[in-house]
Amino acid sequence: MIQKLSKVYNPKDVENKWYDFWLKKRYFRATVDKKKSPFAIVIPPPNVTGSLHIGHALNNTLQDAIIRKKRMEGKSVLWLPGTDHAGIATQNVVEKQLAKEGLSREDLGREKFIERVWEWKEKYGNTIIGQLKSMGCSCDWERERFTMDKGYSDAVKKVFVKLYQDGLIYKGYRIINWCPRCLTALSDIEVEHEDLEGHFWYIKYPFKNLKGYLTVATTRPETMLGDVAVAVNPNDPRYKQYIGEILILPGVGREIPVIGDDMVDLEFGTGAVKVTPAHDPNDFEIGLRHKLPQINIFTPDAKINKNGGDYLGMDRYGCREAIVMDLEKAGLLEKVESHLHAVGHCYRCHTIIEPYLSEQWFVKMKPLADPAIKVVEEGKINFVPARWEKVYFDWMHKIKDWCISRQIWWGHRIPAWYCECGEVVVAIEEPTSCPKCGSKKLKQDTDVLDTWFSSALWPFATLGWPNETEDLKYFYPTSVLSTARDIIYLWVARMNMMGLKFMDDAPYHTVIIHPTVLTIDGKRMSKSLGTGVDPLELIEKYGTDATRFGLMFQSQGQDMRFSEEKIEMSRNFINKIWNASRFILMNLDGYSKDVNLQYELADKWILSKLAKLLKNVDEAFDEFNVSFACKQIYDFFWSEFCDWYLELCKARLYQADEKVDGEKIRRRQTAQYILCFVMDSVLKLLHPFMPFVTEEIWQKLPHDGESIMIALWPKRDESIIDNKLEEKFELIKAITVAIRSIRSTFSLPPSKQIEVVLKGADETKNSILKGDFNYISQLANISNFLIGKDVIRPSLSAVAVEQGLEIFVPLTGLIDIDKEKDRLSKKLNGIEKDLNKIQNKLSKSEFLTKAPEQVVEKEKIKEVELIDEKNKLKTQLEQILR
RNA sequence: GGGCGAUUGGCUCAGCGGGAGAGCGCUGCCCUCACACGGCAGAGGUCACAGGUUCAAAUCCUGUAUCGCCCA
Repeated sequence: MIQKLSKVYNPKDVENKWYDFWLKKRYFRATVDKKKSPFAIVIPPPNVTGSLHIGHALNNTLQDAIIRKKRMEGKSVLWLPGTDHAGIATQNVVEKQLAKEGLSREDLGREKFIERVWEWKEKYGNTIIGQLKSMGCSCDWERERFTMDKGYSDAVKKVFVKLYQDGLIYKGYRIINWCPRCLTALSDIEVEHEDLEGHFWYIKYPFKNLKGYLTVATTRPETMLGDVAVAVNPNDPRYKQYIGEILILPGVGREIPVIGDDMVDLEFGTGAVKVTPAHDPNDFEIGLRHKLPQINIFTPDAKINKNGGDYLGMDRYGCREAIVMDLEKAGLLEKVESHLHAVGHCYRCHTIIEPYLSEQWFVKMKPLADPAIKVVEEGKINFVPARWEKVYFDWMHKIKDWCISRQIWWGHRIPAWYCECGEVVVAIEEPTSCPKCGSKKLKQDTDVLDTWFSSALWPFATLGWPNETEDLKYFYPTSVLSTARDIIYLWVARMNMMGLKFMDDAPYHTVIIHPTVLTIDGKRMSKSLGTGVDPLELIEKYGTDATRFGLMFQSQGQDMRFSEEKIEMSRNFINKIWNASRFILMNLDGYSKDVNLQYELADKWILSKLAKLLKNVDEAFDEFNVSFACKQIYDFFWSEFCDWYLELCKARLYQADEKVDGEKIRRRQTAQYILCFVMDSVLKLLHPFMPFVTEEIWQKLPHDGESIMIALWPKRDESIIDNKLEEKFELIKAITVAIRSIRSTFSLPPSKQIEVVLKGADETKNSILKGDFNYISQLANISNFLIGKDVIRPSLSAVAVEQGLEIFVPLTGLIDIDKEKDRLSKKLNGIEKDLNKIQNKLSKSEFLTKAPEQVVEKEKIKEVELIDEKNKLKTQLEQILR
């Protein structure tokens, strides 16, 4: 039975061993089992280009904890993993690789390039999956999916065609967000706004037929090359008489009209705005209303095109400088002001976005958004924390159509074919001939779909949709989704819409928004700034379990400032668990689970505490408050189980070695049993957080079953909770601490045995203490004690007052009057402060009449106790001073 | 400009209507036969500020300040 454990837990010795064991046993594999209720999570698919960062680590250990707990509760659990093809990001990575060989994707051509991306994916695309495994994630790897899988691609096509047929996808000529570096359109939410210090240039536009000029203010003077009008508010007394006049566009010479439009803000700038329909979304709208031409002045990479006259070929910022200089020379620059404004950047490469006029595919959002709003309103989908609902609603209520076409090669190619006759065919299968003219000359759209279009289908496409698979029928809707707040719009909202549209049901009932991990000084973690923390380094340094537990322990609020100290704390905690187990294993001689148990106070106390813990941990999990679950297990294990119960067991475990004695053996065996029982329970509670060390220890301790991973979650039984009994034990603890405090004050070495005299008027307390004084003796190393109502204070003794009892420790020759005076005065001060507060309360008649009876009663009892303690302390102090 | 969140001991954070808590750090003692990644005993806070509600406010409401995030 005795197994030797090393003095310090070494994670490296065990982690791989158990992960391989679990894989071999196929414990992670989900099964469709109609007798059980399903519980499913689809992993937020990380980019194939990605490597594990601390946000992934937190999110995935969180999911693993939930999944492992549900699995132990006997649910049929599926955690479905996979990766996202991440169109732009992946294409960027492979293009960079090609650039090193001096090649561009155009050099290779579309087909060859895509082959290269697949090669890259096969070679490097599994990095993050491997890292998830090393985090201990219990995903069903046999069901791993990729958004470019054959089956998944079919689902994407099917969705596109269906939405097109339903009139929810259309092609339109619009201003979109264009990344001049990625050379593709982006959706509105893929643009990140950043406040930048810019300028307001006030430019004079001379009238053609009148004297003078109109001054317009702009932040982007270079776009004036595309100006086709100047707009003023028709209600603006300053300008309304100019409506219909013609201006000469400086530098270009084009004649442009002054128009009146309600959209113009009188307060903003000069109240007259230049209108550039091809380069500003508002101007585009104005242009449509007034039937103005659209003059595009940029090439796709944001250089001036032939419409820019003399400025041809300049890049947009070079052109800005040149134009400003020219205006100044011409005396047409009135003034320049500095101006802070939000500038859109590409979320993939951080290049400044260009509003660009082009033909793109769009999804009509309102009809899809409405039902997705409703399910959250009705509580069919709940956000945790709930306030994220509001963020969701805000966006959903003012939703705009979604630009889904991307001018890149890596992704799901849009299933639309164009015939030479002008016919557009949208179909799942490539058409062989044009249904209208019969021509065989059909060309497929060259664009691919936004990656988020395909990931919106993740909860059902991964389960086999459009086929009615067993998985789909059993596991959809899934249960929980856990993700970061910055993809509520990008992903969560769209999954809700697509789930409702194609499955007629919300994809999950709970959306957990985990905190964003920040640096210790509250900054965003960023690879480029070097402020990131690499979870793999943490694992290397502290072990996987400590990293997981530390992350989850501190995962509270909407931001969490990551501190390595918490990981260190977790490692220490794990070491504590390890050593407590080691202690138990060293003392299991004669262990039997069929022992005739005889519980004593400490046993009942720890079982009551454990029962409370089980209840609290279950409740914390129900609210997905894993941090609170961690905290409670930590406190129970360290401050109650180890500090008190385990210490008290020592005497019971050691004494039976002395001689054979039935009573003693029974006490020892009961202790062994409870130690193992509590340890077993705690290991199970901890397993979702720290899977490896719990498995390692559990396998060594007496146990039922082949793995803790599939062991049954401890059943909670609140009938075991006994508050009265806990109070008794608290009395023992309080007296113990008071005696230890005296020991500490007078520097009595732990090895020195002392005598204690207890004087208490309460016979109930006295008898509790008499009954279990051996506990106190053990913990405070006491040789003799005397207890009673009328005992006499030994001369030259230190004193403490606790719970109405006077504690005397004889200290012949050792007593230091000053120290003793200080200690007692301090205690007396505290008591007097508390007493004042309470008496203040009790003196108010409103309190006595309006506060609940129990509250008043409690205060009254407390008052009596405090007065008693105060008097005793006072008397003792006077005696010392005498 | 609109919205959300944070503000509690030196640091990081719990607590969210009835006696201010944890981890780390700090002080003193202890290598006591599970653990120094440890044990025991301590020090340390007018819970950002100003009003209000309440018998009672760190906790609820209003406002202010500072910091952070999101949307326009």
